[in-house]
Amino acid sequence: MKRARVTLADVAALAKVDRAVVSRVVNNDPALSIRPETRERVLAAVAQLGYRPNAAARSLRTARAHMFGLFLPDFANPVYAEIIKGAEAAAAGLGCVLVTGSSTGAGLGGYMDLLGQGRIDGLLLAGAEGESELLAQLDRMAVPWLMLNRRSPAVKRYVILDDERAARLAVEHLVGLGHRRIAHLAGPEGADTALRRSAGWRAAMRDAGLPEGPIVAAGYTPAGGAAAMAALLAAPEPPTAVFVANVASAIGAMESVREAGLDIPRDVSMVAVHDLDLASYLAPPLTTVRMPLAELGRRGVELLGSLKPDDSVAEVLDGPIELIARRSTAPPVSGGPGG
Amino acid sequence: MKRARVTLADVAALAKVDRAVVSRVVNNDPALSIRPETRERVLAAVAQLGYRPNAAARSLRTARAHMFGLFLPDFANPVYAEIIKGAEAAAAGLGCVLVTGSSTGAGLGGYMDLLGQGRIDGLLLAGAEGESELLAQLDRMAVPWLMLNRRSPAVKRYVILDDERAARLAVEHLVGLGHRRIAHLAGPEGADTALRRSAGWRAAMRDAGLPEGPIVAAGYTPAGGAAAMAALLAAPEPPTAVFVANVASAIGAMESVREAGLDIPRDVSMVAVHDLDLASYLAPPLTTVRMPLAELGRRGVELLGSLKPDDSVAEVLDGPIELIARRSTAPPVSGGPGG
DNA sequence: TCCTCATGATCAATCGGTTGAGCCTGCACA
DNA sequence: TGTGCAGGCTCAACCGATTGATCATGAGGA
Repeated sequence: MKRARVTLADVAALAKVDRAVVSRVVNNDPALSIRPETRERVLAAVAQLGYRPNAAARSLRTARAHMFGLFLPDFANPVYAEIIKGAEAAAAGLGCVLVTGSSTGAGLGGYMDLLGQGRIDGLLLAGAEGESELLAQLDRMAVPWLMLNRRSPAVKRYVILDDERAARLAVEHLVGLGHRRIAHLAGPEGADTALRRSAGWRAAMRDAGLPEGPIVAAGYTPAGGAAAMAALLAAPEPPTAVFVANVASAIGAMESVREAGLDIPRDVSMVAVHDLDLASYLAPPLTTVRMPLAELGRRGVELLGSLKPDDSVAEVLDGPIELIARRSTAPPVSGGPGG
Repeated sequence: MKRARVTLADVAALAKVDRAVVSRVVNNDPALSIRPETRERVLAAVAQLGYRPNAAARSLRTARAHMFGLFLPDFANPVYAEIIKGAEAAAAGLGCVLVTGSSTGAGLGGYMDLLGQGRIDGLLLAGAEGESELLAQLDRMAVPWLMLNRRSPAVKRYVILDDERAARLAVEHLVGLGHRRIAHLAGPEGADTALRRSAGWRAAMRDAGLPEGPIVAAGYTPAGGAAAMAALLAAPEPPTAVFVANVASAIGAMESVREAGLDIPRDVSMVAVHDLDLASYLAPPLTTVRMPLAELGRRGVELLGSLKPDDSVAEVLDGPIELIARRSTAPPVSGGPGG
């Protein structure tokens, strides 16, 4: 399928017009009017030759790459898949492509250098870690960027989900079922999302007039969840329900419950944040809080495309957050677990 | 962090040399020698101004984008996360960036058009579906491409994993444990990987002198796996072991086993292809076959970078394939399930 | 008949690097 | 003293599209 490179000049020659005309037709340039029959001739030539503009030349001239980037720490995490979906759709709506890359591994630093100047119109960063090095890199690039679902004193542009509201929803569900001893398996200490979810749990407990139950840092990993849950179950008066900061640690926590010879939800109810497909395949299917992740990606791209160079943004995404009740939550059996 | 655009000319002016010299220093051009002290001066100027070459200009002139693309159908599938990892590393080794995008959704077609000419040096396609439309698009692009782990009559360049060997390994493990009635939950009918895995199962059964057990198409989804497994268990003489084409359908299959009141591995042993993290968190942890997925991504980029325009490639990746034994497989209880 | 003006098309500079060709300079050799 | 040659730089064309400035044409008005 060898196909010679077709340029503007080829199209212009075939249509017997100047290259400028072709360019204006192709871009629907409103500044200059083109006679309809000329336009037809040009479009016919474009179609006949299969002309497609050279992106590099266009970018060079216009200083716009028509490309946004989204960097994330871990492609294996399905949370990001949702975000990517929304961001891609939004980019396509702006006539741009979204490219994703991982912000870890061989070093985001070198990777960003490769991106060079003029290759990307804006960068979305999701769940970034290794902040100082990362931010230094970003400053060296003349590229606008934005953090997704992460605040930080050093960051002036971010969009976050309402993790606090999500946490309240989870806790209110448990309270509604009759639970009073509701523990919390928190995310990594210091992680922004983790802090917000913990704050929501605390607020909801207070609002319900319940004593703040035990809170244990579990990280965002199965191993962390397993250890934290084991610790909770070993306490003299274990909780009848747990609000877990994410699904990964909930998986570990479920394992600990099983290993203790207890049953979910009979002995312990469990809710976690983010309604991943995975949640419905666990045993038992896990009750979760669904967050507007795709919306987060969409909004991120939208902002990147419209912000002025020095604008700052601090937005809490106002999307639907809902509790997806599955079989991991049920009213407490009086007497609690261990009985 | 406003920072004026720095160009070659700025660096040249500061270092008091021609732009050509700067270019040659920056690119380590071997064709022309530069005096060491001149080189020093240039590098100092580059550092002082924070110069970084404009990617668009360079691409325009050299007709190389230093960028490879990897398109995949589903970011939520952890199989691809591994492939991405390998591909990114290989690209970095070639001084290129890897960008990924999804091949489904709003339409790969429009998306590829956006990529335009000259933005990508080569494309890797993983698990592509919607073949005819896709291939038509690709033909319209003057971009070399390669399929990962998928053969097709219409495709002249691909690298595949040795799925057949993986399947044999799985079956041999079950045979080694003493199983004789080994069923197979196959992938989607017509899918290339599914066919190869089924072929491997068949060959291994034959080699072991066993009658070919029942085979049911289960797709690559939990729902498909659940349905297929339920069907198998309803048979008069159910299998004591199942080789499942992938982890997703194994998850569904496990659920069906549970719902039938049976136990894994006591009543049914189960092995699936691809050693995802997830596998070790299932209940019970799932025995899997680990395939060199990162290697596949790595090799794909490597080939893209080195192939001549009309070369074709049909390569079976020769990487390590190993069985990861977990708790979902055990010797059969004599008498089989249902007893 | 001449001038004005809108319309529709062309000209040519420009974006920022890359690279083959050509130009100095000084040294070696006859 | 003249020639040859190589090392080290500079010149300038070029990649392909965009876009402000300019030009040609014909219609409408005085």
